[in-house]
Amino acid sequence: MVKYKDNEYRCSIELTLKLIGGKWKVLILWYLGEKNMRFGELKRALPQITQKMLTKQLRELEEDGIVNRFVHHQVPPKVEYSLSEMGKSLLPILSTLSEWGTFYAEQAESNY
Amino acid sequence: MVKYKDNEYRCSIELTLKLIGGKWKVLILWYLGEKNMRFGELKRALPQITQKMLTKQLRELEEDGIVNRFVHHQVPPKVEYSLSEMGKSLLPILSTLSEWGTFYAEQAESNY
DNA sequence: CGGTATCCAGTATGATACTG
DNA sequence: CAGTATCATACTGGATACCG
Repeated sequence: MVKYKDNEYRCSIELTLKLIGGKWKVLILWYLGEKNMRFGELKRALPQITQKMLTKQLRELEEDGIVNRFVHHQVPPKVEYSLSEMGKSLLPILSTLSEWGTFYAEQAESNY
Repeated sequence: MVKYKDNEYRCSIELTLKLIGGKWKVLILWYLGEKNMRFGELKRALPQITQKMLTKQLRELEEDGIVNRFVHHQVPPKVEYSLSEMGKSLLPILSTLSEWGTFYAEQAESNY
């Protein structure tokens, strides 16, 4: 049993999935793993995402301590996002999940 | 880009999360990783789950080739669930996700 | 025992318009 | 540029009752 922010998870895997399970989160983390990016840059990298969702997912990741948000106080505004140390520690896991998914998709295909 | 069952995933991580992301799936896989279990056994192991959800999650896992379902044709009915080879290949990944979640929860706690 | 069928609530996601 | 606000929709999960 794991507690985090008023929620109780029956195992810590569920906590992990909650943290990275948003529809766009792994993509955002993947991009930020390569380099720090501005809001508009991420928006262009994810053409299908709406502004609302990009904002929401980034806020949640920030709130959970996985990404850092740095506001340059200037006009026009400039906001830069980067992975925190905790976020960086996720990258090998994302690789593993990616490899398994690729393997799975190949197997599934060969069964048709 | 990965295709699976009429859905397109922008990366294979999303496919992986889709397959194991159901509310009860990791718990089910965790139990089945220890031993094969009958429907009622799983139901008792997961006291909070409803019959509908247990059935639904098991059907999806079966449909995705992650668990096997074996019906003993007898009265009363007996249905046994087990991990497929594909399901077994998930276990190390679940361990990794669990370890990261535990680590995360400890860190988060110490930041209060 | 191991399910189905119905109905429903809550959350997650999306479209669109507006703003400091 | 980097957001908010509002409204609409889709999806997930749950309560309950019934069935071979």
